[in-house]
Amino acid sequence: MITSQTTELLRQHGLRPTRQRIALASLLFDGYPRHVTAESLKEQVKASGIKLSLATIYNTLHQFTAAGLLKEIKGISDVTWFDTNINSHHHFWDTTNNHLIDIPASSITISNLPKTPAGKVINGVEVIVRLTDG
Amino acid sequence: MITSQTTELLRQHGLRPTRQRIALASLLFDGYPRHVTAESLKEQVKASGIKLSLATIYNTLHQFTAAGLLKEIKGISDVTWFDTNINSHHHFWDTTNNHLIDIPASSITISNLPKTPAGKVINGVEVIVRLTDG
DNA sequence: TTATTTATTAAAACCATTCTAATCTACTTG
DNA sequence: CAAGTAGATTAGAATGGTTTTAATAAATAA
Repeated sequence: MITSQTTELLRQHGLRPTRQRIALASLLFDGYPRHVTAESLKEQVKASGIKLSLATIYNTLHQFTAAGLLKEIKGISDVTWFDTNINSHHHFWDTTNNHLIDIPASSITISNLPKTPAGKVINGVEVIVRLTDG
Repeated sequence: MITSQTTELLRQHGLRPTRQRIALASLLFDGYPRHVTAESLKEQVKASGIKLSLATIYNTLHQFTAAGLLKEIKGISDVTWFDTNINSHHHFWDTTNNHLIDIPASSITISNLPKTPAGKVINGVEVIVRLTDG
């Protein structure tokens, strides 16, 4: 993704287009689905010769999530993942390689749930299918 | 649960019936389903006048899990939960009160999953239904 | 440009959990 | 029962992912 498009994307989401955000958005939003952690993204950033702090990576991942550009996934391998696929969907978790694979929301049916407690409302459903070798 | 029964339960699972394990098992395995964290269990222990270290609570929760007496649940509120319901099932997570409610496994149907990658096998499915007020 | 707001950063703090290594307890064997 | 030993408990230190701090820098507004 070229810089001018990335700049525009950031502005559309109310984020100042700083050098760091442009670099991260360029890596993340290239049209392919990506699952990253703060650490994995730090590696990619380093590999592409850009220098920016881990704190900025955390800040930016959270800002992108708040802006609706990323989805946060917890409960996988003790670290927080961020997913460029912001549609409702689920995940295979390959526990051997610590790698995620998307599962479309349509693959999972919730049939006869117990009634939700009074005054409560369903806010989201997260399904993780663990995979091991064998 | 009386001490002699708890002692027997521990022995049956290959665990030495120490004072600490008997105390924790008595609290946990009274026939009612329980969802605890290390901290919440520490509070219960304290409230019942027993004194034992947090390290022992962690050790014991993991030993009970390895012995098949508890199930470990991750991905809920940044801490690890332990569930006395060891059958396959899922959870409502009330994010306001940080409280769990069981959902029977039969309430959720997995219909047309993408094919699992070659050489991999499904090891477990974890579903968390987030609840908020409103 | 100058002022103002917002972002970045290195380093320290945080916090759930695990580790260490010293002490203690349950069980085994004589 | 006594003594030995394998296993358990503990306080406190360490770990590791993440957040905070507070000082500097960059983006925008006037």
